Amino acid sequence: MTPRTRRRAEALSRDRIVEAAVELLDTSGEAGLTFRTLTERLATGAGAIYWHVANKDELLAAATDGVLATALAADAPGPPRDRVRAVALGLFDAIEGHPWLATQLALQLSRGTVPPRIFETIGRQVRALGVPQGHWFTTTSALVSYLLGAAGQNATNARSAGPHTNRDEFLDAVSSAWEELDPAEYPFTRAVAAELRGHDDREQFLAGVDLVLAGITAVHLPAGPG
Amino acid sequence: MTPRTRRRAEALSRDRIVEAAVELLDTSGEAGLTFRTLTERLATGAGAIYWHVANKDELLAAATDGVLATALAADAPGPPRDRVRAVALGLFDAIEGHPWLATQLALQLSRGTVPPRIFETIGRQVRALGVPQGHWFTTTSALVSYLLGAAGQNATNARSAGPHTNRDEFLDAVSSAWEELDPAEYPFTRAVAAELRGHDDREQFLAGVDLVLAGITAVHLPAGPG
DNA sequence: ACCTGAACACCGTTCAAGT
DNA sequence: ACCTGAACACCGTTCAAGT
Repeated sequence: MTPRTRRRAEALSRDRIVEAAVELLDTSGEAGLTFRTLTERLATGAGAIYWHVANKDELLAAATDGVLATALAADAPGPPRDRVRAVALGLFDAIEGHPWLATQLALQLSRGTVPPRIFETIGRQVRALGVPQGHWFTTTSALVSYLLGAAGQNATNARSAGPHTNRDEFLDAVSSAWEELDPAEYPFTRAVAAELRGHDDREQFLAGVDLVLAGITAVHLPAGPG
Repeated sequence: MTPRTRRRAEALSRDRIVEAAVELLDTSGEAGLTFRTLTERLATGAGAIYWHVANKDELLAAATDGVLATALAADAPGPPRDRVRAVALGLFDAIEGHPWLATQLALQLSRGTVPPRIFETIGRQVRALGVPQGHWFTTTSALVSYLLGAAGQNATNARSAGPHTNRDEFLDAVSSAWEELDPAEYPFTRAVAAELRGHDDREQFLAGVDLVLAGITAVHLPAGPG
């Protein structure tokens, strides 16, 4: 009943810690999340955080999983291919809103850990497509690999983009840089530099999804569309 | 002419710094490379290293590029599909020999930077396959996204594997963990857990490459095999 | 059981000073 | 031009002490 700040009144909990971590990551980037800033934000000591969370890696994993959970929750009905595209776009948008997510997903991938939520969500659609059970694992892995790899590549987007984006300037710069590469070493990259200008990341991302889906159809569904 | 240690006799150079960084990463992992250990190894001060290299990020990028250069150098002749597979295996083996490479590639990806060597090498094969020029960029990006995503996933391998690997134990453990997941939340992952036991990462990696190649063929080469 | 906050053992990076 | 190495401003994590 004594007047206090609202912040101090809420009890410390794992959820509240993860929530605060996500806010800090969103607001000030990966460098903005330290035990110092988190401690300050939650008005506690470092030890209090370590009581609820093993270490920073676990905290980052929890933050990633939390954001992913809400991003993948919108599981619209429809044919499997459309649902795969929906997951892909969910991922794309989540990274746009939380640029640090790309790095985190990449780091988890490079440790051999695919976020289970993504694997499960995609896997169900692979099954629904009619891929034979013996190829479920391989097929799902391939699709997830593409999704996470491509999602990572689109992270720059999210970082360089303000509300209405100066994305075009960025693409111009990359394009120009590519055009100045050594013709002897990078002929292909130079040839493709012009294509880069004004392309739509979202479209390209989906085009890649469709490419992998077409491959799955060709290799595992010879009878026709599932 | 005065007797000295061999190490001290060589002049410090960017190349020698990068070489030492790669050695440290190989020997003691990502945590093993610090400016302290590097300084000790090269018998200099920190400032000397900063004279040749802007910062740690640049050093890691240079180490990545160096290892990649030798890994992609074995550019065997043959039909484009085989050469794509060769690049894929080159990447796979490089990560096996340098586990830190997976993390580094993933980090670069999540910053929107595809290592130019990989993009160029794959792009040439995409062109050779007969993909129409308007789709070169998108197609190459998709293939590279898969390669780097999947390569990342296979990093655990390299880390947990001794000379003859206790890989099977590791797969057993993951498989068992998956089988204990909540059936309501992870039915697919549970169903696929058994498939995991005893599977071959290398084979799976290549199967994914073939999946994407099949997709490229289906979408962009309707006339037949390039 | 949960929280405090000072202390510890590190980091990457800088910079005045040397040669 | 290149190198030295102490100093700076940070980290993540621990832990004795409190409630």
